[in-house]
Parts: sequence; structure tokens; C-alpha cells
Amino acid sequence: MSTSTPTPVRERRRQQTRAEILEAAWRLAERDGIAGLSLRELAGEVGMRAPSLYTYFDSKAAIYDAMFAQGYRELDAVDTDLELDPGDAVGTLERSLEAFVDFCCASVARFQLMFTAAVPGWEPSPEAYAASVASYERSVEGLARLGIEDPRHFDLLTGLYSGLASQQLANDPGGDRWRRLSREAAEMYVTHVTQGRRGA
Amino acid sequence: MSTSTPTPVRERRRQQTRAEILEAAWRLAERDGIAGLSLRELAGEVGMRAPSLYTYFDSKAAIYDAMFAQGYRELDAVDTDLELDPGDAVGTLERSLEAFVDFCCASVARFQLMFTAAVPGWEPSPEAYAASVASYERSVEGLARLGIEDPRHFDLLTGLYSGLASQQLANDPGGDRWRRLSREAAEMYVTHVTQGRRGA
DNA sequence: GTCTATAGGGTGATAGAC
DNA sequence: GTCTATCACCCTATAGAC
Repeated sequence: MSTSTPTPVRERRRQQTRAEILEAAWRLAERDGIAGLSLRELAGEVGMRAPSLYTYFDSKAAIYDAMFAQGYRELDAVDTDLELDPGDAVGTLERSLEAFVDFCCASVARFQLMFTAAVPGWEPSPEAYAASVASYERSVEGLARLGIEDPRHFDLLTGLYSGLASQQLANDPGGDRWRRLSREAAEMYVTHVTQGRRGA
Repeated sequence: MSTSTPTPVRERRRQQTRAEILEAAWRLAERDGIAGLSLRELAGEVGMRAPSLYTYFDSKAAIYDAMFAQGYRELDAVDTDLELDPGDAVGTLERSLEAFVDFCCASVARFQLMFTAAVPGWEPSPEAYAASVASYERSVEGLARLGIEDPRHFDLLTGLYSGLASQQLANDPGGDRWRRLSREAAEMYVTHVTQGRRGA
């Protein structure tokens, strides 16, 4: 009886410990770079020895996977908080760009894990990857409600998001040199996509 | 006499060996990620044992430094090859954007080393960093000749460069999904900066 | 569930023989 | 200049005692 399904309370404690481990993992990854995460030190941060981590995660890759999935849940939360006003595409995009730059700058390690191949030999599991695709598709829907449907226009916009964020992170961490261009970028972009003219 | 200044021929052989080592380093960094470079394996690639590398470079950081400087020399070569036509800002920017995306995609390792903090614990030496700043300033001059002088406009443009390149690398490596937006991005940008209107 | 001990690798760097 | 040998670490992961 006691060895079959775990009691809810036991399972909840387990999930809480997992959450503590992930929290410590983010802290260390922020300090040492996402690729510099060490299981020994991670264990130490939560008052364990390294082998005990394997009670909570199957491998280091599984920890990265959980962090990756968590990152996309957090990004979804940002997107959800954003009020989408179809009558004000520029303002909506401006706030969205700012929010994305803020999201990226809030955690370099998270940015590295989610958007760059910074961990040699690791890539997200199919499930984790599926979560990221689903997140991307929700963004597509949101932009469609702003009237942005041309795939080329959509890719151009993701370039702007990515460009402002990566420049901000790489060349003015802690500042707002590129973040403050969000309004101007949104105006430039919306003017472009609402002009009927076609590119060559 | 023989222990004072090295003869030119000796020095030339030494520089050639250094170049061979760097060439092998790029090959391995491409395969394993820039952060995954190992001195033992690097030595093996050029027919040495690891300690012999220290005859040519003071440390692993010095190797990264040399690679970093080499990357900026190569980027300068790309910029120099680009014919700058002040009468055709759109066309010039289009070719420049394509060239930059090509440059980044030609070597992921080089991109990681030059533009991201992908090597935990390493940052360029003051000299190497100065070379990168000089390269950046030559770009500023080039754009000034196209009539782009407003610092905000310049930053917006570096965001476009960075955005197209990073999206191309991260989400369509080997393809041209973002590279082919260079023309459209250049048109959008030039239209924006040549309109007299000010951003809010 | 957590521990110690350890397997079985890896790393950058240095000393000193040749 | 190159080597062998080695220092002094690092790592992920597993076995098995408690």
C-alpha cells in the first residue's frame, strides 16, 4: 500500500525540492554562465551532495530541460500580461518590444539557454522543444490580431525583437540604449508593413 | 649573438606555426562550440602534445584573444570589400546586411566568440578589445558617408544587423530565411531615417 | 532519500629531461 | 622546442551502505 502511488503530500514536497534546485541552478548559471553550471556546486546550494540530485532529476540534461521549459512559461506569462490593442499596433508593439528586452536582460543565463546554443552537447528534449514551438505559435496568433500575417513581415519583426535584445545584452547590459528604441522601431515597422508597396 | 634578436626566418616559422594552431582551433571550435575547445585535442590536431602549445601561446586565454582579433580583421576585410555607394543607400545597406549575415553564418564559433559571452570566464584583453572598438568605429564612418549620423539611428541599424544574423543562425542555420529580408529591411530602415519626422 | 566512495573520464598548466 | 610525467583540480554518474 505505502509503496504504490505516492501520497499527495509526499509528491508536493518533492516538487518543492525540485523548485528549490531549479532556483539555485538559475542563481549559479547567472554567475558562471549557463554552460558553467556544476552539479556539485548546485547540490551544495541546496544543502545536498551531488548524487542526491539524481533523486530529483535523471541527469544534468534533465535539469537544463526543466529550466528551458520554465523559461518559456515565464515568457508566456509576459505575453499574457501584455494588453493587445488592435487599434494601436505601434503602441502594442512598443510595449511588447520593451517587455521582450526586459525579459532577456532580466536573466542572461535564461537568454543563453532559450535562444542560443550556449550549452555544448545539449539540446532541448522533444517535449521541451514542443513547448517552445507552442509559445512561438501563440505569438504568431497575437500578431495576427494586430493585422500582421505576412510570414516575411513576421520574420522581419522577430529580427527586430532579437536585434534589440541581443544588442542591449551584449553592448549595454544594465542600460537601456537599445530598449529605448522600442517606440521608434515599432513606428518604423508599422509604417513599413501598412504601406501597400511591395519589396523588390 | 645567437640568443639576442631571433632571425627573421626563425620568427617567420614561428608565426606560421601559430597560424596553423589557430586554424586548427577554429576547426575544433566549430565542431564543439567555442567554449568546448580543449588544448590537448588542439595540440593533437597540429601534431604536438599540449605543453608544446605554450611555446606559441602563453595560455588558453591568449589563444582566444588571437582568435578574437583575427575575427575582427576578417570582419574588416568584409567591410573593405563592400563598395559604398552614397547615391544608393538602400542597395549599399542591403549588400552590407547580407554580407554581415553571411559573415556570421560562415562560422558559428566566430560569432559566439566575437558577439556573445559564450566562453565562461574569458573576456578579450584590452588590446583585443581595442581592435574591436576600432572596427566598430570604421563602421560608424562608413555609415556617416551614407548620411546616417544620428546615434539613435545608428543603434537601430546595429539592431537590424544583429537581429537578422542571430535569427538566421538560431532558427534557420544553413538557410536564408532572414538573410533574404535584407533588401526589405534596408528599404524599411532608409525610408524611416530619411523621413524628417521625429520619434516621440 | 541521502550519504560516502569511486569509477572513469576530463581540464589547464608546469617542471625538468633531452 | 618538444617531450614525458605530473600537479591539482574539475566533471557527471553510479554502487551500495545506512
